[in-house]
Amino acid sequence: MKKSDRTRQDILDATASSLATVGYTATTVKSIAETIGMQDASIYYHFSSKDELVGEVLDIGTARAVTAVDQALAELHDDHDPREALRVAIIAHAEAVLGGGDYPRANVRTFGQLPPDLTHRHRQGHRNYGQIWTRLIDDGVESGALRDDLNRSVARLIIIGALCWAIEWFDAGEEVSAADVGEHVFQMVVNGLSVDQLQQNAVSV
Amino acid sequence: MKKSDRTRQDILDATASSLATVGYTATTVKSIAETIGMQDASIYYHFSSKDELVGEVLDIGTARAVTAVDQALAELHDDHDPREALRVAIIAHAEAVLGGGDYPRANVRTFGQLPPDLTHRHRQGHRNYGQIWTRLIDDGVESGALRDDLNRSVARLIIIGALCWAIEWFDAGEEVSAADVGEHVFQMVVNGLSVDQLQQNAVSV
DNA sequence: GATTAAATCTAGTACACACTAGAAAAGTCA
DNA sequence: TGACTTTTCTAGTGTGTACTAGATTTAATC
Repeated sequence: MKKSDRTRQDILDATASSLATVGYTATTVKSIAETIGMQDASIYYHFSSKDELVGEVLDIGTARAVTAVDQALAELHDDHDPREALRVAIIAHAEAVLGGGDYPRANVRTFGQLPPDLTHRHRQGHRNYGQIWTRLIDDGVESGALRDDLNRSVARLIIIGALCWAIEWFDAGEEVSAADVGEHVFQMVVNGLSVDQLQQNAVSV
Repeated sequence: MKKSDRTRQDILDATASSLATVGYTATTVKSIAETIGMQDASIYYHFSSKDELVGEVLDIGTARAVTAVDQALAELHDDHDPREALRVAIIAHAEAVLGGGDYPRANVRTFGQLPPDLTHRHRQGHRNYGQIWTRLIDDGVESGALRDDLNRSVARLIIIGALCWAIEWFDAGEEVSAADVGEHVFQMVVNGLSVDQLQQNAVSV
């Protein structure tokens, strides 16, 4: 029993790493098997198909991202500014997806490359994740901290998009850290959403 | 001669459409041929390989995006505010990539899915495109219109990223137009970069 | 140490893919 | 019409992929 669990974990780890670096198509069952020193057929003792394996990796990835953001939000004071909540969430997301492990990276990296079945399978997970951000923005708008003349859904997707796309250019070796990227997104996007800004630059969209 | 040119154009169009909707891997030579009512082998009379064909589509896509942004900037007054230039460029990009034809869409959609050869081939094109934005941001910072405490390169990539990722969720059928998305990105991101904002929310990164 | 179960391997199948060679058809122009 | 060129088709090849069946080895249990 123990042996099986360990091998299973090795397979998941190797798959996550491969998905995060080369994407879905270039992640072959054979390459996964080679990474952990097995024959490709042996993978099928642990997983019934490539997509079941990939699906499990993506499930773990979303779970970890949600946990990271939830945990960061839980550490806030009860009377926090809604903007501070957004800042904490943005930085937590950036660190999970850019600086974190292979699992959340695999999620973002393979977004848009997956076969329809897998895309559909994870739609609910993405929706749940989106709701965290919907709530953060709603809180901000309703408390008066964020401007209300913009489409909230569009605003949410722009924030998440700026963060997700960062995986395409972010280089962990450079002097800019994952948290730095998050801080930049916050500085740019959230200060643009604030009511103070709105009063100065009144524009209707 | 004329027949060949027309067929060649049909192949390019079908490829652009396929790349923009289903991505690189799902775009097969056979599916392209079927779209225009040909046998897959006939494609090779016009193009020597799938990747040469895809490469040409992507070349056209970048050229069109560059042209769209350049043209929009050219229509500005000589004494325009640097923020207005950024706004015009952002909206032009959004319209080209979201509302425009299949060619620019194909570019963004397949980003990160391409085989290394094709990625390398287009690196220069992307760099040239990035320089347009670098100049816009530099102009804004040096004229004092945009804050200078943020990493300009990171800021540029965040703006482009927010726009590019929109292709993953933007739905042309909904009530939000491509220009609306651009306007939202501008409102959120650029107002966050402005000096007025900085004076109120002084933060060092 | 023998027996059973778990885990992996060897050796394949079937299929989709990019791509090729040469025949056939379609178009061009005297 | 007939000779020629351009374009497309038929019929394949080779390769890489996910996946399967059954033998073989490794590990656990009595």
